[in-house]
Amino acid sequence: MEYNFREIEKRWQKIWKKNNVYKVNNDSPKPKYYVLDMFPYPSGAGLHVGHPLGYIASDIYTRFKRLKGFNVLHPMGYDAFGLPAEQYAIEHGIHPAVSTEQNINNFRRQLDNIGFCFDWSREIRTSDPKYYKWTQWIFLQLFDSWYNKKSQRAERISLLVKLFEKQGNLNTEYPGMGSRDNAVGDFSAEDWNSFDEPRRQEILMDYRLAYCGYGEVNWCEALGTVLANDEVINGLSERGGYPVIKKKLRQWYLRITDYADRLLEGLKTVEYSDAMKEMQTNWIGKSYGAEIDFHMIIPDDESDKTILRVYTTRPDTIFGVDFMVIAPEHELVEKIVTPEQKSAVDEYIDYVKSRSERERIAEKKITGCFTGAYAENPFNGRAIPVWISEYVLAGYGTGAIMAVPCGDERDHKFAKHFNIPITNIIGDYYNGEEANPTKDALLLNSGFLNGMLMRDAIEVVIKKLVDLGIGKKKVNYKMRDAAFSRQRYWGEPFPIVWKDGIAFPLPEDQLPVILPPMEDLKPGPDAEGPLANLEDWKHYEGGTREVNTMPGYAGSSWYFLRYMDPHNDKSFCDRKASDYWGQVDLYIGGTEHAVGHLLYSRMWTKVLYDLGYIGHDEPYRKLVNQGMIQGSSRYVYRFDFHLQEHIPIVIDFPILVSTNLFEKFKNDEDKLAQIVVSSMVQFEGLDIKELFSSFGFSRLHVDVNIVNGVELDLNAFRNWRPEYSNAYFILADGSVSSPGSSQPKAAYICGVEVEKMSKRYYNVVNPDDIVFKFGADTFRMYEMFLGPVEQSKPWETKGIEGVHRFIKKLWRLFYDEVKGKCWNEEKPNEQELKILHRAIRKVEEDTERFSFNTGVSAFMVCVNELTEIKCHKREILEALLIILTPYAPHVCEELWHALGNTTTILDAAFPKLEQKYLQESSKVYPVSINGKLRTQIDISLDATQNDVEQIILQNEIVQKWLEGKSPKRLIFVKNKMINVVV
RNA sequence: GCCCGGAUGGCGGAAUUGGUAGACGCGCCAGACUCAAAAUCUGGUUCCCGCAAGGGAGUGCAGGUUCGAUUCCUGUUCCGGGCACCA
Repeated sequence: MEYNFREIEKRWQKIWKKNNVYKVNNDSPKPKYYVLDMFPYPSGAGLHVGHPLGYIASDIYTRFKRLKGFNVLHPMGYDAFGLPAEQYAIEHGIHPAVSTEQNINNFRRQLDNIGFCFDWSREIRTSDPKYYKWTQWIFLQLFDSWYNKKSQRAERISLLVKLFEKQGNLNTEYPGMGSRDNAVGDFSAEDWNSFDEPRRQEILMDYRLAYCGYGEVNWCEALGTVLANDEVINGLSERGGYPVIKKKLRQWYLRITDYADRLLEGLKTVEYSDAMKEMQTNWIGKSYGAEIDFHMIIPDDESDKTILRVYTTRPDTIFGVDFMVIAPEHELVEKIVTPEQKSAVDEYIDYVKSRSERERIAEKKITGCFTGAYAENPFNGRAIPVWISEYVLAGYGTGAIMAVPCGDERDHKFAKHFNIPITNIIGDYYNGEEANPTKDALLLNSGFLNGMLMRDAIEVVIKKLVDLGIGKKKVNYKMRDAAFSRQRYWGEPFPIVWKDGIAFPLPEDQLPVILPPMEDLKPGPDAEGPLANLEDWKHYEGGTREVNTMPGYAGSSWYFLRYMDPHNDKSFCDRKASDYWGQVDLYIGGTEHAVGHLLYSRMWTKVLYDLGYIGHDEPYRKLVNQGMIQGSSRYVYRFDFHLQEHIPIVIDFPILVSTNLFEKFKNDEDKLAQIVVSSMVQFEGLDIKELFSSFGFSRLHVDVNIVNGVELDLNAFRNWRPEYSNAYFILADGSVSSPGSSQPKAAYICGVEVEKMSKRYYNVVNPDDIVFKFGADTFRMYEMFLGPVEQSKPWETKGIEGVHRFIKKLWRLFYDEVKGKCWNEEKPNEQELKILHRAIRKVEEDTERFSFNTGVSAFMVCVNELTEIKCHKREILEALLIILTPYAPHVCEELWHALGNTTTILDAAFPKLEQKYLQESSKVYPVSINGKLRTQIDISLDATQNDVEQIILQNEIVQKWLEGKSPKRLIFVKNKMINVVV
């Protein structure tokens, strides 16, 4: 009987579906385990072989955990709102709802092909009103909350109002109530009670975790919307690569900055990779320093108390301050600039305004302008010139710095460029050429700090500043509040109605605010979204609805909770359900969400925890980042001649050079129009790229699907590119394949390059094709076999044969080609058990530690060995199937039932298997001599600890030891002694 | 520029706490079956010398620690990723 994977896989997929084999319940005596994949955005391109990598890993782990007796939640859904669908709609006239539905269906079909064990009864789509009702609801909770810095958690706005009524915002008991940096001032209870409603609402808005405010936003003209910081890369939009400019707009924000500390603290409690933790840490960008007030020296007016406040992480260098720099946008500029410098400063500000974000980042020029003003160093009275420069950012710290050229590279370059004298406060640590940011120097020229170690001086200076009332400790963050509104259609509408400039939340019973149907998605007036065009919808109960929509990350910030209780229409997730499932135990996805989705969802989780809706404040206990599968592109190389007749010619490159065919063809003007060459082989040490540029070759992507390994299918190529149908191909051996000729003897070797897998490189491999050709089990195992899950690697279809052969080999342990069934009921012998035990133990370890590639190898070894000794014993084979089933579920299920089992293999008693086999297989005794030796020796199954000791004692070296030449340590590997330490 | 991570055969990659480097697969070579091919199976395959037995070298490069280093330390080169005027 042959291994008919197509029939087997389809059949079992159907049975699993029919019997709800993968449905998961919220109550079970088993321990719970939650495995989650980052749900996909259903793009129109469908899945390529790279996408399922993480899903396969999580699927294997899910099945493995289930075998081990866990109740495992493993759901899937779609991140269905977002920009691309809307862009697509504008370009092709297909409504986002329609294209999204189509794309989802296609995704689902592709996913089903691979045999995943998702519990589809829990599927969610963020664009489903039943789902986004709760996204809107959570938004309202954020809107109705503020961050209490005293209790370090979110509290209700109603509590804040009570506090304001009683004590205003000045109460030191509640430091978090103090005035916000950029808006409301301080007020007393009396003040508060005298404020009118709009004023009160304005103040409250400044405390809400989801708030509306004016701010500089990343505006992308081409996309017609605002983008969050993590959606902008080098001044260009992440999606589409369009220019992004800063623009002041009224926007919704999430006050994620208030959670900065807890987001940092939380990282200590979770298992993310170091790289991931670092990315988040850097993004949050916490720095410890001090704010220092410098008095401005205004020559004409001795009484002037104008203060320049700077932020620095190095207050210890205060005697090394040679100039001040403030941001060109800084409000003080106008006030302090001297009449003589006024025109120069204005000119400079105009120049800065003319520069786009992108230009500024691309070319870091040293620019700046002296304001004519001076500030006074509080410790030695020195007059310090105040400059403006674009290298100081208005949005960070106080928008002003004290520049210490000997200790900061940027300040140093600035000082050199503008010939500002440099004070050296670190002696030999400063060489006059380069700044030295050390903290280990002893301070010089530093007044009362002289002789002090810099790192110690920091605290001393701060204390002095506090005593003098001109400075204090200050912590700063790079992270900004997250822009939360988009001027777009295809997203969640805000449950907000504006009346007289006040935002009113809609009551819960009016949720969801359904996204109204719309045909023409053109932007509304005044940079508002398409919804602004819907007059009827917009006007609502005497006010106007918020017409922006929420960003793509809104729905994905809490979806892991909805899976726990997906059909609940009373609550976003019943507390019982979230208490049962708790944290996601294992979250798998790419690194691209490091500072977007992952941070936002962590924040939302913390808020929901603070408000008492869930019982944990970190969503993901462990995070694994799967690598990207890149495409392996194939090229042919082409050379163009300008001749009368245009007959393309394709040449194998090394032959071209080595036989001077090039010269020959070049002069053969009757025949040639184009030459296309191939191969990446080096010639005479010259890199192929140099050769090409010197000859004027160009290269052309070839569809990887018409290339076998690196050999081009010439006829397929001619069909694929009709303009080459008349091409002459010059092959690896120098022979020419002309248009009519049928069977070329030599191959045409393509060039190879690893690139992103993408349609435009013709290197996309569709999992459907692979599954059709080799089956889902082979596909799954091969993806794992490619290498560590975390690692990026190019896809090579070639190697899949090996894995396919393995499964066929496994099949032959059960079925003989001629005789059919060939398993028997004989008792396994020691050798057979040993082979099995090794495999079980290895695979178990490997699966547990996510090393699926070595796990697959262990199966291969096991099957090879069983084949070699012709072991067809049922007891062995059955055990093997159980541990293999997470990797290759279809074929295992088939064979499992063939052996006469009636339950599905996932419900088979793995713990029993464990008991029966693993304990025996763990008879590998650690050997310890003088308590030092850690190596293990692998002795036969029946051996006891005593036997092991006997073996050691019989060893010649040990004999010598007993004779008195006592070695310190004996080193064994397997049964062989390999080293003696005397 | 700063911060992480990596470098092992022709290729993808093994080697779990320092202990026989190269598991497993691809590719390649040889053989079996076949009129032949494909498929399948068997054997070989780090490099160098040697018919062989055998010998020598070997985990980017240069050192160090150790009885012993792919693994630990120092320096260095290259590659990948992240951040990028954050004071």
